[in-house]
Amino acid sequence: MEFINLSEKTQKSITSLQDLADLAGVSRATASRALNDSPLLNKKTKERLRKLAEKHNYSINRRASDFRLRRTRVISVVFMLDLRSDQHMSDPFFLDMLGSIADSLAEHDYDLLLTHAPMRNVLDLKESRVMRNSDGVIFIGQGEQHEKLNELAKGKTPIVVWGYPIAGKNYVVVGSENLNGGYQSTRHLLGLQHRKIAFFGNTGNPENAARHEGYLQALSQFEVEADADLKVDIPFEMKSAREAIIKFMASKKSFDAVVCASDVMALASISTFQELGLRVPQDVAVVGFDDIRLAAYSNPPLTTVRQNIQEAGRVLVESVLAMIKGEDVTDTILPSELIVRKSSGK
Amino acid sequence: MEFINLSEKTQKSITSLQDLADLAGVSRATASRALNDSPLLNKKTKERLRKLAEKHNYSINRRASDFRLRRTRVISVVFMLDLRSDQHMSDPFFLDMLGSIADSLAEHDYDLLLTHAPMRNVLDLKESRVMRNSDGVIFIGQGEQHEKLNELAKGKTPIVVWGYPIAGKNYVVVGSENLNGGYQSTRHLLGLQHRKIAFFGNTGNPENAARHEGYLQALSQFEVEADADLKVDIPFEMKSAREAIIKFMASKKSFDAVVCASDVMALASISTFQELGLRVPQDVAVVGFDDIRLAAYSNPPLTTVRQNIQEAGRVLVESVLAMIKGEDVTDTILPSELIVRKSSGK
DNA sequence: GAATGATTTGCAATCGATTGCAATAACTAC
DNA sequence: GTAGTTATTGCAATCGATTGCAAATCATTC
Repeated sequence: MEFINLSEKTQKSITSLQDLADLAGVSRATASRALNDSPLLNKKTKERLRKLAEKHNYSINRRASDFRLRRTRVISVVFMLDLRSDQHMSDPFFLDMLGSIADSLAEHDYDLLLTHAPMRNVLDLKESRVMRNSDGVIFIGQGEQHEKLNELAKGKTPIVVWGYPIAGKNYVVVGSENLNGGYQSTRHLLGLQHRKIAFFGNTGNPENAARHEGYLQALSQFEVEADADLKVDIPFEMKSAREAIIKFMASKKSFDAVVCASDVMALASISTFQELGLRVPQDVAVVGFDDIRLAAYSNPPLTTVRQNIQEAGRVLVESVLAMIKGEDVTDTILPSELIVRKSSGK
Repeated sequence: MEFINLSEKTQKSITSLQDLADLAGVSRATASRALNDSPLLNKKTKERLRKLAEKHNYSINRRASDFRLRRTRVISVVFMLDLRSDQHMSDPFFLDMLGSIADSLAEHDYDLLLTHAPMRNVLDLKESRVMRNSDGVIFIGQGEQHEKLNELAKGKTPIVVWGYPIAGKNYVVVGSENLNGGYQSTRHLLGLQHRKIAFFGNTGNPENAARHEGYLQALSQFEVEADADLKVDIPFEMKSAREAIIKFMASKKSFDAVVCASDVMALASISTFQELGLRVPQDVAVVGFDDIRLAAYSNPPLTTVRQNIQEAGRVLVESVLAMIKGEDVTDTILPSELIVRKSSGK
């Protein structure tokens, strides 16, 4: 009989706390406390159970535990895409951001639930999986839905938004120095003696609006009057962007430089300018925003404003997690930095 | 007393099946069957309970249900990044792929767990969250870890890989016509009278090896002898790619065209060539692979091989889900298409 | 009206953990 | 040795669903 018991023991794999407890001759409760490092438990017992668990390659079933504790250890990430222009998630900036968030979440042993369907109304999320099956939500961008985000943030699920801190908001914001970024890039162009500087971007979006504000401040500092015709609403999606740029060019409005709201937009602009026979930077200088990896390898290499994406992801994650713990969390504004390359230089 | 009951009724929100059952005056079991459309149940009862649930905005707690049924309704997506070259997930191709997979999974009501830490050894995943807490895994790329993937695929968790079907594999593969893609692009260059065509890419990776094979077939068809010196191992990451290209150029090996294993690599090549004073396509024609969105907007616009990413995501997802259901799943090879643009033309 | 069979519904165990409270064991001091 | 503490451990309820089996209801037929 003995050998049968033995073989059974070695064969049966440890799949639950009960198995482990049986094997160790203790109760399930004790096993649970051991693996959770409860201070109630005797150190020796703890150690013994831990070793046993390790030996049998057992670890607590995360889902059962989460279920019991009524938490999910999941954070949803929602990309707020621009609807009008059918903006696609393929903007490399988004992927870098996502990667950075994924890294930080993994460090904290949280899972990431990805949602990227463009939404006409974020309030539709209210009773959705996104809100119900995650402990917190990170929105990438505010789009033009600030009010609705504000409403959504009234719920119990913590919400952190990558974007611009609008007065009166009741969600937590993490963002770059958008205003300063717009200011720096414009100032840089002004320093190069450009005076007819256009702004490409949709200012319905608070981040872009701030960048535009920085652009205006720089102009005013150099006593250049802002020309409303040089503020052009360019969609995010490249094909539509190209069309919008061609339309703008058809207006024959004269300009010698462009501040773009994103690198992808800047690259689309450069490509379109070149197609139309303009040289960059000789005829038009261009600066972007984001410093996506490709920016350094475009032709010409793109002058742009670098956002600290690694840090952004870290702070976004730490902010939601802190909110989940019930802590008070304040907004964070990360520094942005002008990276000068050839697209704006000599 | 009555009004108290009433107010309690309206106040208490329905959060579990028990609540709903109590409210309807049936058992929890009946409520469960109603919402799961069990054929056992009377239609009227079903309808009544469904309406009640809807009215109170209640739906079954997914996590409790999954827990009971011992499933996760989560699919892990693992990006197999090239380690040597520190390839970064920011390749837009990956993001498009991820978006497409996310869409398909959402349609099937599955969650997506993202993992993108570069792994020296995928076998490390064996006992990890990735395998334990998901019903199936999608790998993007095989890297150079075919053997290990094969080993991993012996486990119970279904695995589908985006890549190239290697003989003797025991995982399911979904991929593009890599060989044909390499063939088409090389043939195109040959048709333009190029004869000294280089191949940029790391052929340790099966997909790239297939693209290279297509390149060789085209050369041989045109009776051009393949020159081993023109097969250059370029890393994925742009900065290292640039260095490798500069090193190759320093060898003074003469060439008039390049077939690249990816668009990002092609863009880095073009940028480096231009930096070194070569004109594209006049001095060197370049073709890429993937047709990322930016390819059409580079300078010059990039000739490339388009992969059907939407379809790829759909098939990857449907393949894992079918495997989870226990069905027999075969490999899928999706068509790829040469897109001719200026970087290879006149 | 009773017997038979077909429909519906309910009981209660179960998935794998956590934890308040009670019970026991181990010390301490007198 | 006993009473009073304190340190450990176990009991059993619980989280929110699902489902095999038994019980109850209904319809049908003689």
